[in-house]
Amino acid sequence: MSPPLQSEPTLPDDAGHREASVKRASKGITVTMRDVAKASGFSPATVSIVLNNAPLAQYIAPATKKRIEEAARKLGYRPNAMARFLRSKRTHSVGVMLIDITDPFCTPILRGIENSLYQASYVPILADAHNQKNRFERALEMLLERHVEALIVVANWSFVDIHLLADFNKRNIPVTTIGWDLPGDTTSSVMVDNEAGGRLALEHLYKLGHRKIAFIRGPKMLIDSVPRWKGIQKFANSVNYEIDQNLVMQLPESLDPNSGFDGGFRLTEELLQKRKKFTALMAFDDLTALGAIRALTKAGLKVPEHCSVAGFDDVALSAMSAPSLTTVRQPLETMGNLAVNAVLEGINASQEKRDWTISHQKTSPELVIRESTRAVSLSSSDD
Amino acid sequence: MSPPLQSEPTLPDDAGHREASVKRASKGITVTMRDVAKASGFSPATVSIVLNNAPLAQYIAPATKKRIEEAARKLGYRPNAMARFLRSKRTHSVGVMLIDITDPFCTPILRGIENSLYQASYVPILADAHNQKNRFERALEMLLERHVEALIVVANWSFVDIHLLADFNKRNIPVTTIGWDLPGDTTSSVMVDNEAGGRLALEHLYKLGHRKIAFIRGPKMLIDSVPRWKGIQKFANSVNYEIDQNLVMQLPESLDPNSGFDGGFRLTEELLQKRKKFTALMAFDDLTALGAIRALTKAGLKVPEHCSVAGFDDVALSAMSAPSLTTVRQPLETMGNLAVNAVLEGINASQEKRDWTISHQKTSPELVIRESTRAVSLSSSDD
DNA sequence: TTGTATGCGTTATCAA
DNA sequence: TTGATAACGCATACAA
Repeated sequence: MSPPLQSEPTLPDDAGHREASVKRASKGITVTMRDVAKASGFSPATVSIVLNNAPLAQYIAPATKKRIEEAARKLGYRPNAMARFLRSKRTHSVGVMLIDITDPFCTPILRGIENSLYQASYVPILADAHNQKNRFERALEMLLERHVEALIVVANWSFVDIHLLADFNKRNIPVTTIGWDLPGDTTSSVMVDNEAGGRLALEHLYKLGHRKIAFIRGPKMLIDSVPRWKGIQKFANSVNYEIDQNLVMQLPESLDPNSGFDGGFRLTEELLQKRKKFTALMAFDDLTALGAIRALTKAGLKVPEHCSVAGFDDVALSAMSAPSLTTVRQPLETMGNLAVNAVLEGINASQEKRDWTISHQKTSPELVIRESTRAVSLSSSDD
Repeated sequence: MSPPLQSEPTLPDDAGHREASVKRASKGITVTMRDVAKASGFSPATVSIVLNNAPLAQYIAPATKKRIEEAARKLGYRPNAMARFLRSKRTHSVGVMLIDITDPFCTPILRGIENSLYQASYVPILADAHNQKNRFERALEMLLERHVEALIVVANWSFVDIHLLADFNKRNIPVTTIGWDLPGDTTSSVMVDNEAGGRLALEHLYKLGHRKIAFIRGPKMLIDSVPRWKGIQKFANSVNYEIDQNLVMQLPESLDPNSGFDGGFRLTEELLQKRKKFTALMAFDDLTALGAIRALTKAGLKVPEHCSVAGFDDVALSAMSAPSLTTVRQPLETMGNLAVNAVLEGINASQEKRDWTISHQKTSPELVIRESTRAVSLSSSDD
């Protein structure tokens, strides 16, 4: 361990770039099973049985076990996952493909995935498709070469067609999608119940007394858009509320997961210019809502005093924006967990040469009421 | 934390949980190099040489190459990364350890890492330590078993002592840290120049004419806190500005990366209660700034009209909050790239049995001026 | 210019 | 209760 060398000749203290040469250690000593065998005086086979606690281990004399385990510990033996794979065909790894890691929606999902995987002693191999099909394909290729035991694909739009995943199906590698799904019953999926979410949001505004509600729908491309809108319509019908089509806008198609902010801003500005009256605005998602709030504020309207705004997703910033955002929460971390469960079930089944069932799960969204919405009676509604 | 998946029995149509049985495909046909050899009529050795474009490939007849490549393509041959490792000792994988993936600061870094790794045909194996030492250790263990060729550790505080990384050093596995560094010159690191950043922020406020500036310092635990403050002090000295100690606060220690928001909120409220006068507030980071803005707004003070607020980091939400936040940007994605470069250099050196140099790089922060700051002349400064 | 043989570290099947 | 031995898929030294 070299002492903290401050070898900075003439640079103004800790600015810039420091370097130091490193002498290579005396060749990484990889201790193998054979070493343990030799050290303990038993054969590699026995060592393997003991260290893996294989079925046959019950027949091994306790004293033997102890000696082997001790030798392993003392030598710092660590099994070699690759060699192990070559025999067992198990890599204990799962491919996690993010269509765009930039989407704030990914992070909590990723935590959920990593966590469940970790519990099961699996390791996630990460890939980010950057919204590009060719990157997606090449990344799939890499995952296949590494023999991941399963694949989880996180996206909120589907640019992927089934036959890209054909290799996985052919090899019996379970695939689960989060946030979207594939037509047909070839892969499992986990999604929020968007319809219920849309309903929840509108119901909230409606119960607050709002009757002039503007809507910013999601781009058609996004798989969430349609069911959310359907939920809205269904609720509207159920209470005989007529949606004013003049107050309905739609975000443009875009691949940038953060473009909702700009979109919400622009559409809201346009709406304001048309001098339409509305006391509430329901945005496709949180970023859109934030953009809308921005436009409202810029126009001198206060949220929620002059206009209530509701979002969807409950991304991290929603709680921290001013005003904090009323929104519909997707249980993202849980969705990550569920996807891992699905995939693990597939792995186990495949292992035991059973058929398994693919599932399409919908998680329940949850209304989170914060500052950006309030009852219409307090609003300067009908001006 | 994996809730049992309840298969809601009698739910109307596409609500809940759909299932379908999957018949296992006819055993995943793994096509190996031998298959290609047989199909092409050459030996496995020749196939290996051709497909890897090994040095000896220059002596292989073009016709042979063509036949082999064609056979490989036709059979859909895909090299087996594990088997390959066993010979070559190269896994083409890098461990990426996040101390807490929940920190918004991680995501752009992760993108940078993934991207650079992808370019180099490496694959990231992800681990999230959840701020827990034991998880960190076990995750390291898993990475070691998988023989990652390098390790990148992302954190903004150092709970890790060197000897945890001893195994990596012993084995000549290069390690690079992002956002923190280890004492001694055993591992490379990439960090923003926090001192320059602190200076940048204060300089901005000072040039806007602010002379009563409140500060929220970071918790001592966070490695960024000290140099940022040092930068502030240095600039203050350089212009003979005296920092009013009554306006200096400090965030409490906390492991939650999102606790800055609450901390900023509370500290600002306390400050306001003391009825201290200040025209600007410089927060430790963006979340803290957002919390401060929240407190200010709640007290009826407008930002930036009554008080300018500056943050640090430029996390995604800074551009979207209202008002948008003036802040000091860390080039996070670039930092991810740099870390990969550092680590790749180490790998190559190690491969060629050379010594290599470890480096401590500092990236330049950048002032991003948005809405939350303005010249003091416009503020209701000296009331 | 191409083929043969060997071994990487494990595990599984047999035999002892 | 334990030990030989073979094989997983690939890459290389050496032979041809």
